[in-house]
Amino acid sequence: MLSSTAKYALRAVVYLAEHRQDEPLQVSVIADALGIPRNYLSKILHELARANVLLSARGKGGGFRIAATPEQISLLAVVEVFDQFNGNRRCLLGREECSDHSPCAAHGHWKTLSEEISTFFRETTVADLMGHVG
Amino acid sequence: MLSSTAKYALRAVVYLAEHRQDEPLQVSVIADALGIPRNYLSKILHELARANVLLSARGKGGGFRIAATPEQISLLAVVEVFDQFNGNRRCLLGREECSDHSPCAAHGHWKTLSEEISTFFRETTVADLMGHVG
DNA sequence: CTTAAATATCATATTAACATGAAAATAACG
DNA sequence: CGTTATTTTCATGTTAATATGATATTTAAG
Repeated sequence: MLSSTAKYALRAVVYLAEHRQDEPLQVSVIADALGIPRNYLSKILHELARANVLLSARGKGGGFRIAATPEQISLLAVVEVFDQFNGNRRCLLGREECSDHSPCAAHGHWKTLSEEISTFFRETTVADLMGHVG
Repeated sequence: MLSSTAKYALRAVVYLAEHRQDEPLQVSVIADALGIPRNYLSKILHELARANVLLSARGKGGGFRIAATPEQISLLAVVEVFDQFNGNRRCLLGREECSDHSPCAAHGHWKTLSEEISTFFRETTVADLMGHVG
């Protein structure tokens, strides 16, 4: 369902959300706590900062913080930085012909389901994952 | 959602289902019709035959046929040959702790959704995709 | 100004998915 | 038996995701 990069990102964001927000957390701390390769996580967190999901501070005393409250950060906001969640859900097989105006028997059911998946990621927030991901 | 290998497999099985079953169809024919790399499709069809989704016949006049009626072949039967549809849907993040007995706030909703996805692949058949995949 | 602690960046390695090409095995049929 | 059409198998190539390692840049603080 999610790439391992997106899972790393989600787990790191939840981990950040579970800590006091008045001081930033360092990549090494998060990487050690979650068992994620340090430099790889570094790049991931940097991308999340560029996407305004996190705030980064360089230099001594620096690190990462979440850029909003856990309730305000949807899973989609985190995941879409890494995984394409675009319209390729139109058809299960990714084909143009199997569109809404010429649906196969499975099309309607699949469309409903894929919309539910989208809704889940759009409406579930980081706060909903807190407490059980560390 | 599906690997491109699994999509190739599904499209090929649907294509086979749409043709007369009394004579086998050759890899080249299917590959040309669907724009799938020939030798790659060859390997895919071979694996489907080993999984008893297709029947294969070597030599002159050989090729592939579906091993049951389109109504009897679930999408799961085709897809599970290539993509792992196992219990990693338990938790969105693939973690053990986030299990049923100690759920996070998102767990119940995610579980429902992932069960719906499983049901879709288990109960939708090749017959439901016919007519719009060629 | 210097040092230490941190992120940012770049180059490279590893792995798995996807793909290609060629040779071997099989089967039908004259 | 020999030819031809086919799957099967094996060896290799390509690409993207994942990961590692080294260096540059930034900042706080003494």
